[in-house]
Amino acid sequence: MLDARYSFRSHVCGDLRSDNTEETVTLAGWVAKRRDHGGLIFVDLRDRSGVVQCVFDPDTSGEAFVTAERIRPEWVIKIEGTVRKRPDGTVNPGMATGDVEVVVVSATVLNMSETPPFEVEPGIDTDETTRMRYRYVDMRRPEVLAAIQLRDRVTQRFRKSLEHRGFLEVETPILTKSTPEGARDFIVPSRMNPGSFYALPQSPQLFKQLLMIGGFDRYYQIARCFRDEDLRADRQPEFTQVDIEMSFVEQEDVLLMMEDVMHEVMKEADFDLKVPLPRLAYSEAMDRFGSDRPDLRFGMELHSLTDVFATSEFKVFAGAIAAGGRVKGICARGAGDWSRSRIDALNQVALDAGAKGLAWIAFTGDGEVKSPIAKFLSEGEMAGVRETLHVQPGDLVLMIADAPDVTNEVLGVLRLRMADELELKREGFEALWVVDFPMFKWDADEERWNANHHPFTMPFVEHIDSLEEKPGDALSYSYDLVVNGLEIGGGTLRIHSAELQRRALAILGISEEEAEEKFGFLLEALSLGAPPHGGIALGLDRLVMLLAGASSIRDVIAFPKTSSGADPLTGAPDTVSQRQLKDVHLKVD
RNA sequence: GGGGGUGUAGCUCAGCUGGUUAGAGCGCUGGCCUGUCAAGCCAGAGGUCGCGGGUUCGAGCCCCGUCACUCCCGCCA
Repeated sequence: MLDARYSFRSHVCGDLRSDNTEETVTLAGWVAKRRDHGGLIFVDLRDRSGVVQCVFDPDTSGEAFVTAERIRPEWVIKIEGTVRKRPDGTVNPGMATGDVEVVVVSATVLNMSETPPFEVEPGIDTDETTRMRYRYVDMRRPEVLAAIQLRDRVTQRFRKSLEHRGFLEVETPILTKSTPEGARDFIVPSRMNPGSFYALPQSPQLFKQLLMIGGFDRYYQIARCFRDEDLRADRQPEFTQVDIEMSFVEQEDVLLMMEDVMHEVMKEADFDLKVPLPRLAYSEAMDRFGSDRPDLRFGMELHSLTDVFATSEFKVFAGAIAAGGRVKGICARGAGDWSRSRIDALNQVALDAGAKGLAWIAFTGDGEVKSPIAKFLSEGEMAGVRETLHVQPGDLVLMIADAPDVTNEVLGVLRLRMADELELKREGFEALWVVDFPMFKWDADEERWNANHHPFTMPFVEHIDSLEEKPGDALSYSYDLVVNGLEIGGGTLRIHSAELQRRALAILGISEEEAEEKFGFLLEALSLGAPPHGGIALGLDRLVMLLAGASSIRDVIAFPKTSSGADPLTGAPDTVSQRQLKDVHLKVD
């Protein structure tokens, strides 16, 4: 809480209540509003704590009144006056300080202000670029202040919760080494080492392993991370992770610790997170929800219809099944009477998501069945669909027949789309763990295996022997924390054996030389007494965005960047002088 | 890299089928006003219609290009 200590104020604006009646106060802040009645002037004075009405009456102080006639919105002023209860009939119940007002005895202009580029008040709809360019004005508005304050509370709660559990906060380097794979690095030229570059960390990844090897046992950091990739509503080139790592743990230890901490953190948003959270294997998440970050605020799960259509005469389904594919469907309750054009729009969604087409059956509220494919389906098949998907009149069945992963992913997209259209998402937060991710995934374009989480993930013990033989079958100790369909965090148990780490890198197609060059320091460290360890990293911006109900992480970052990575306030990025380039041995076209 | 949307006064927007001097609300400036809190009333100022080119007798509106913002796909181990 803001208070008046260590300042020339006696109180802060938002704290004044009827208890303060008769007190002489000194306040300072910004002029939020000025209502000039000619012979009486009201000024709403604002600081971080809130707003209080100040009354300038020439009968009290002619000098102050003259000052009040000059002042304008966003001027910075100091006032001295007396708190009094507002006269009968003038109380403002919409204001925290609405029972009282300050009768001003003297007023000082601390600084004038140009007319602000937009009005400083709640609910404005000003273009974001303008708000960013004048972010220091924008942040005087209550929504921005509230978001940043929530972020502060969440951050502090993480610190407290983790400190109470024995975690040490340790800072890791910002100027570090580029590593292959992952996102594009931001790079920084080295003046003292011509032609060499630092990279900004994509996450503290390797350092947290080194801290475990160093015996710190439990580490955390509110860590800034940098990734030079295209932006999104939930992605900025620099963002913040709550990075956590623990020694001598199994996966379950990390999950339980995180659940306890998250329970405490979510309280800052007045939410009682029920723990333990549900756990869903990656394969089950894909099978039931068509997503590795399922939104559990609504049902509409995917169901297999492969058995129903196993002997179908309908060539599209039969062909897909014969080719090793699956037929699956979802049942959208209450969309059975949708217009043809509205359903056709869904077909386009399916095509965009990678399907060859969308099969649908509309069961109207009147008991009719409408479907372009009905004539190809037997009575038994139709009955199978009704039974499997628990169809009722008024439902719309959407079906996809394709390779198993395509079928799941497309239906996953349709499921989300229908939930939005039908407004099915429940209020509140629905969190879960998605666990047991495959160790590797096949990159068809580059014809090689990629790490699913990262190259340091520990495979299941029972899959270690067959790692090279069947990389695609190996599962790993990895887990994502998913809230409302957003990936809030993810982590893994780490490989702590140099030998196993070499094998994992080899499967990823990283040569021994490259492994030595890029990760030699890690391999060396792993050979010098590395304890079993694992951890997790949470996306702080995304979490706060979620808790704040914001639609972009820009809303919870004090000075965000535009979608081209620019900062309209400072003008970054910008050119530098020839001298600066020369110093770092760079030439620019 | 690709697709969609937006760009007109300080802010938010309207501007019809291409037609005379581009409008509104808020804000701003000045005046009046002693109980307002979205104060009220009166008057006023304020425009490179993102930018460049083209079509046309005539372009805010049509065409081409370009820039910025924004959403999505790719990308983000």
